[in-house]
Amino acid sequence: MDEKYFPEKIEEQWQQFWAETGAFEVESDKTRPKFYCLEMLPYPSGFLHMGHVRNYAIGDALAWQKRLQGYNVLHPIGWDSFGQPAEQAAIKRDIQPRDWTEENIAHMRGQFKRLGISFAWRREIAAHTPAYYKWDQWFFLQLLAKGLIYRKSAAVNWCPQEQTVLSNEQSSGGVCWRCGASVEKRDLEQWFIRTSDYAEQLLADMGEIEQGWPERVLTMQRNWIGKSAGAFVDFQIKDTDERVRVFTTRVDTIYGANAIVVAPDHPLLAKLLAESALKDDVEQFAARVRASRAAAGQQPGAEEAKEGVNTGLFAINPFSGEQMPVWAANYVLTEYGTGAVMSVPAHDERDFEFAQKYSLSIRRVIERISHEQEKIEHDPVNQDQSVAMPHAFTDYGILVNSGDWSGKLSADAMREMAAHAQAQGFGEPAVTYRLRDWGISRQRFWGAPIPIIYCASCGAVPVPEQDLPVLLPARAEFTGAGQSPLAGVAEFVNATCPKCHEPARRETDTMDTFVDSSWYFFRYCDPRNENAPFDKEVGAYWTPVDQYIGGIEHAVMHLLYTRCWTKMMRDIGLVAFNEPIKKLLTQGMVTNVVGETGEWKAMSKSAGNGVDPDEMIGIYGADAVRLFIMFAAPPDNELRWQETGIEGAVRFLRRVYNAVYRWRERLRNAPRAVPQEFGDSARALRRKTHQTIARITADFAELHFNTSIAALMELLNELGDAGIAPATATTADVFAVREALEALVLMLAPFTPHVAEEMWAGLGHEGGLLHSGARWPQAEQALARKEELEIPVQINGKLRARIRAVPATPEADLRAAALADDKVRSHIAGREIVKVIVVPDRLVNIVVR
RNA sequence: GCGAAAGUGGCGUAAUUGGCAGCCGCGCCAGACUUAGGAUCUGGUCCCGUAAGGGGUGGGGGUUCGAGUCCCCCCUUUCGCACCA
Repeated sequence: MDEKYFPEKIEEQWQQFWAETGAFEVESDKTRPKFYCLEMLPYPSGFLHMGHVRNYAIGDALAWQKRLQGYNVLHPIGWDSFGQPAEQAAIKRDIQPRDWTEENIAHMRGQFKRLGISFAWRREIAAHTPAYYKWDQWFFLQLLAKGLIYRKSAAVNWCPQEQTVLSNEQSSGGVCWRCGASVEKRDLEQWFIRTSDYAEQLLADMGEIEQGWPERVLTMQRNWIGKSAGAFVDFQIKDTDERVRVFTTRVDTIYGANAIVVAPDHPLLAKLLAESALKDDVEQFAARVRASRAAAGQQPGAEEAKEGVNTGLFAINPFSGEQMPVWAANYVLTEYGTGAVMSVPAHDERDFEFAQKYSLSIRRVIERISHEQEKIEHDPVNQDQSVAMPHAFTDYGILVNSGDWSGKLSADAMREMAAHAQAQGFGEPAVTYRLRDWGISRQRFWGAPIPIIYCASCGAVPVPEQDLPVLLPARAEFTGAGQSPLAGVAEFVNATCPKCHEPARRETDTMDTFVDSSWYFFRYCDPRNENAPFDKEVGAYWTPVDQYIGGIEHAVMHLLYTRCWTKMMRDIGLVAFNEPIKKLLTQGMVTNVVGETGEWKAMSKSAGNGVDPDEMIGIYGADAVRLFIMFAAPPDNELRWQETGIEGAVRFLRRVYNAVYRWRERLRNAPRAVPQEFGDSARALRRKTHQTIARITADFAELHFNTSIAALMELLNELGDAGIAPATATTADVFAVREALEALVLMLAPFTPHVAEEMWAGLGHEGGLLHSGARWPQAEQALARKEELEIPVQINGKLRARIRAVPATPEADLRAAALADDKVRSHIAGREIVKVIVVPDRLVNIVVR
């Protein structure tokens, strides 16, 4: 330990020590309790920005604390699994995959090292992307055999910029999740995973994780899954054998239906209008709607005016036998429900708007009733049936004008009418979801190739397991022609059918990289396994993940996929639980002002408001940067980057370091036995020490790192205020000081591991924090307890005095002491005491009149 | 429009969950040591007031002995969803 604090020197020295001693390698001892901590992969584009630093600093703090608490900690890094190998980067075109050049990877390794993040380095994962692809492909085959993967032709989301298909989740809001381009629809034959089969479980199992996940994320997932209960009803098309199926949540309003409205591209139209004079009208309308959607660029908030066209067809209401026109309209969505609705203008705002525009009839079929009195309320305003009644009284209506169903309560009618439809064979009760199957085919030149061979006579044949992995070719040209770049590589495409051994074509699409990320952290438990994605027992020890940390941006992509994937792994017998992640922390963005605009935006290369962590580390040291980033705000808050604050972190570290340096000679030979007697200031210091330990231990469990650091600062201030000096300290004083300093250093280690190691050595310990028997300090309640309390005394709720009392003073004594206080007496003189409230150890409130 | 969360000093934040509002830090002010200070140390710093005292957690009402915290109405901000039938 030097007289002065030199961060660069200290940090370099301990980083080397950790590397040499393998300090963070994962132990094989499976009898110890485990802690699996993981950060979401950083999407590196060759450099880490402050958002990443925050992400990893949080994870490292937890990992350090758990190590000191005796846990077997897995805190891996293996980012290479997410991207494509470096040589692929060399052929990149205007569309950038991750910048996986050797140079960038080396740079990132350097950044992690300079930050001193305590990963278990999983080089074997990093180096073997092909091995990882093998297991992606293995999963593909397993799920295919289970019927959980299938191929179909469908209108899929297409990013014109990146020339690839995207899943619904990746094109949320109509824009590509990576490049922000507006997506288009294309009809393509693609591979899908049956995520919608798991919709109900994905909802139900939220109960298992709601304690550990932010409510916000669960809400977003719930909305995305979009469960909605109601009924299907089939309407016969007049003079044909065709039926059109609608979905409704309000089957009780069916007698109010005045039309069937279908999406402009509803398949029924093409089928039934072939001969019709109106065919062209409808087709033109459909084309216009498509064009206006594309032009609008899916701008959020841009709700189009309702527009439709009469198809000339008629549908028959299976309940009433009534005929009604069939319209095509732009407000009915192909992708939700059945793409067709029954229009009930009296009880639905959208249908009302539409009916008004095209002068369709409006009929009320629900009367408002008073919920309490259960009787019909005649509301004169709404007697006029041409006035729309918004469908606001979901359960509290009573049916009118509804044939035999009139007089029933809505809630009963909904249930009974759906059952009736089912019994009569023209419908059924139904639950629909917005969540749809996950399309995983991508036309990219990275990601695991889909292990399928197309044979003219045998069809789509899975690649036999022993032939895995199917590897990407070394080079592929990005053609921009809307095909996978792999399609142009003859030696890749040309294959032999595994069944009939005739020449065949290989599938040229690759899997969405979200497939990798759905299970990568399972592989980290057992990265060298050559017989399975991971060993079941090893997986059972390490997973589920105890703490996952990352940004909110994956709330409905990665985090939904990985939950679903885990359920599929359960169903093929790999894991025995439902949920892969026990606790999730969505850390806030690190923002910075963009140029002159005064706008706070996430730091990024493109916005030009990034702060280079390397530069900060160069000026202040990694410890100070990490300490500041953890101290400045709670982890889930947005963190507005203001550099001035770092100085405070440096000052604090210097003060701790100086304190250890000042005391280190005196501590060297001092006895470790607990002295019999302590002076006042030593007792006060010990009290603060143990209070601090208790507080920080609790804060860590809640991830309140900012308050933990504030508490450490308080403890250091207390040490300064205690008035104990090395030259004059008694043996007992020295004991108390050592206790305080050791606690301080140990609890600082999760935030500032380098200087903590240095100070731990300065306190006379050899071998580093993890190998010198260091343990997270234990709070002793008896020592933390105050000897004397200051009890506030209020009069009519206003603070008037304070009295001193020992803890656990009986109520009567507190009351007497309060009433005897001079200040209190002068305030209550001549007034009547109505009541005295005494909260033991807390407060006295005297109510006077 | 619908849904969720949040509004506390000049700033980032804290408050044992209904009990002394503002911990800790930044910034600022004053002082000490200095040839010097963008170093360090000490003290101060919610507002009004010389003081006694009074006011104060977006605004208004309520419950309570007591409200930043609970309830109702409004305002603002952020986030999510957005014709979901």
